[in-house]
Amino acid sequence: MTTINDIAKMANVSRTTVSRVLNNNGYVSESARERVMKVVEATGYIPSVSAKSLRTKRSGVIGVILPKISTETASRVVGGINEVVAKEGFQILLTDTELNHEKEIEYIRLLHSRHVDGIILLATNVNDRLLNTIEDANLPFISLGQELPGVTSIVYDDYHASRDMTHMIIKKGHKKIAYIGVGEDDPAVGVLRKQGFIETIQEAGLEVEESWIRYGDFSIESGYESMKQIVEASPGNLPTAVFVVTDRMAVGAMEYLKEQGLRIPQDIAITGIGASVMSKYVSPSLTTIDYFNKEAGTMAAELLLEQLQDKNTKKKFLQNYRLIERDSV
Amino acid sequence: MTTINDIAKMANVSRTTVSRVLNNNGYVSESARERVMKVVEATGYIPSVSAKSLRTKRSGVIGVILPKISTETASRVVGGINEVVAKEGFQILLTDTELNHEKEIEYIRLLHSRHVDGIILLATNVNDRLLNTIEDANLPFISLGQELPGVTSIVYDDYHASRDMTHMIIKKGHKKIAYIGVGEDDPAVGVLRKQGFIETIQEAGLEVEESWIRYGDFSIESGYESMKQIVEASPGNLPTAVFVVTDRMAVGAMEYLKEQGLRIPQDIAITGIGASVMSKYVSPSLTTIDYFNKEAGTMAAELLLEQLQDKNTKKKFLQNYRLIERDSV
DNA sequence: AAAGGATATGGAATCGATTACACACATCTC
DNA sequence: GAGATGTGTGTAATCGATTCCATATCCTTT
Repeated sequence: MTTINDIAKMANVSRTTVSRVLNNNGYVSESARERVMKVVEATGYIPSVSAKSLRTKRSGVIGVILPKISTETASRVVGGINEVVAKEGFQILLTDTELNHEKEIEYIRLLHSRHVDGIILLATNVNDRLLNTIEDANLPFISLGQELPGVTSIVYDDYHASRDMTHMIIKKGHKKIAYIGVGEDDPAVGVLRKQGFIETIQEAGLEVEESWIRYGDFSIESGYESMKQIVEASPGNLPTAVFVVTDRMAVGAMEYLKEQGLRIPQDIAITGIGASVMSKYVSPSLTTIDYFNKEAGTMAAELLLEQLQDKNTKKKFLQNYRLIERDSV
Repeated sequence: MTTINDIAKMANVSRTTVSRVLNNNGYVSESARERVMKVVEATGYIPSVSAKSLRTKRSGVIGVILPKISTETASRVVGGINEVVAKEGFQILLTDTELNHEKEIEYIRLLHSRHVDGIILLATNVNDRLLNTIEDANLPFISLGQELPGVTSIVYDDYHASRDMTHMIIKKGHKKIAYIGVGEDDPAVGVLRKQGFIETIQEAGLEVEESWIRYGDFSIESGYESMKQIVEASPGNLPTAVFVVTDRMAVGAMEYLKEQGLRIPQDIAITGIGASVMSKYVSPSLTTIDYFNKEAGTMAAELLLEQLQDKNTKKKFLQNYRLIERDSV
């Protein structure tokens, strides 16, 4: 490995001067600058980031904590983040909690010790230890997808999105509407989406049948299972529409209905949330809500970069959404 | 930030001893160990990775270079990699070349300067400067998806997969088969898959109509466009099957056919490659080839970890595949 | 012509860890 | 009981950069 000392010797200057040239910083004569640059190019020298970061406390790395790495949402968000930060010369250090809440905390501390310049967390829950850890890290920090008090948060408008969707279903004349959701330890997907659904239903004077409320785990299979349970629980009295909180589970539910020879949407209508690529190409195409994940990612990155300059933009941002009406309702 | 010196003072030992305790290395008395651990836990101290990595030349980070971050293939592979390396306490530093060949080289050097312990490259092309850069970096290195001479490579068996698929199409009685591919600067997807297709066709004594060979850019839309061009080029004499080199483009092609009222597979059969989630849920479900991307990722990670210990496993590994026959043929 | 500022350069401290080496003491071996 | 060996601890060098401070020219300005 060639170091700054090698470069200095070869260019016949002190390493101070080399550093000045490379960082464009302080007075350097034109001749010295040229000599240094020539040597740098000839050797392909790149400064050691560890040394630099040890000295400056900045690393040019943004930590990103994901609940699950290989999902469409995650990859869109990361794509958006990367687009912004790469332009500024930052890299992304990825960590995956595998939906383990404890690991969110662990990774924040780990990323901190790695001197990352900032952290973007795709949170799935909120608790005091998490908040304390964030506080301790004292780093530019963005939460995406959940609102964390005292932390700049970008949240999807789950409540209103759910309301709009439910409203649309009701307007189409449906009165018997089932629900497939996820566990309520997820404040956004589990609680807010359900709340939007339930409240809209009740405001319309409709009942929510207990056996028509099921919970999955985000997987396609769990959507299939939940749908099966709903159908089997009510022979002769099926719902005419199903509100599903994610596209994947909705696709699973559709599979089951198709297998049973039930027509979508004539016999049972179905809706998802998330605007997965797939939603457009299943048949019938799935009515869903686009949360603009990639844009949320770019926004998170931009806010983080802002915080890197002055640390005073603690706010909550509501990401907007779009109801995509297709053929499944 | 608390440092090793703070811990040393608080535990009433030298920082050497603290280091020994933390790295489990050298002689330390039980009483000293306990005192140090108590202070470490109380303060939540984590050693500075920059300092450590400056000294040891290892960072606990694996660099991953992707052609495009937000694709299903990429996210599966990264998921597989992460699963393996996370267990060993490594993190992933992600970079995205946006299909820019020059950036592959740039990022290898950048990752090197960051003292990553190894690199996994999802290469899209092969050239001498790339090989030289890899040589210079002198790091544990895995190429995934393309064979790089002198570098441990995991490659999908594109040639035989294509042959199998083409064979299957022919066996179903098709004689007029169109092809939708990608540019030939991609040795794997562009060249090998095409070669497998063409050679199998010719061995079967069939002709390959010039106007039935089209190229897209991996996007769904380009599949749609290519299909459109093929259909419009041959009014009254359509192919009866289309071999498409990726699922996404195949889905685009299907969209066009469906729009035109052409039935799949009765009027025109269609195949993809990649086993995207979507392929299973479009209608008709798409016949495709599963390359086990996630497993390729875990394998890449395992080979990298092996190389981290002894650097002598330069080999080529052929990832196996599985033809999934569904309803589109 | 002296003072002050701008330009150019280098010496040396510093960041926070690891580790070679030295030293002290206890125990064991012949 | 002398030397070898094992255990425990600390001092100081080191990794490769940045940056404060000192020093030396060279120009202006009054």
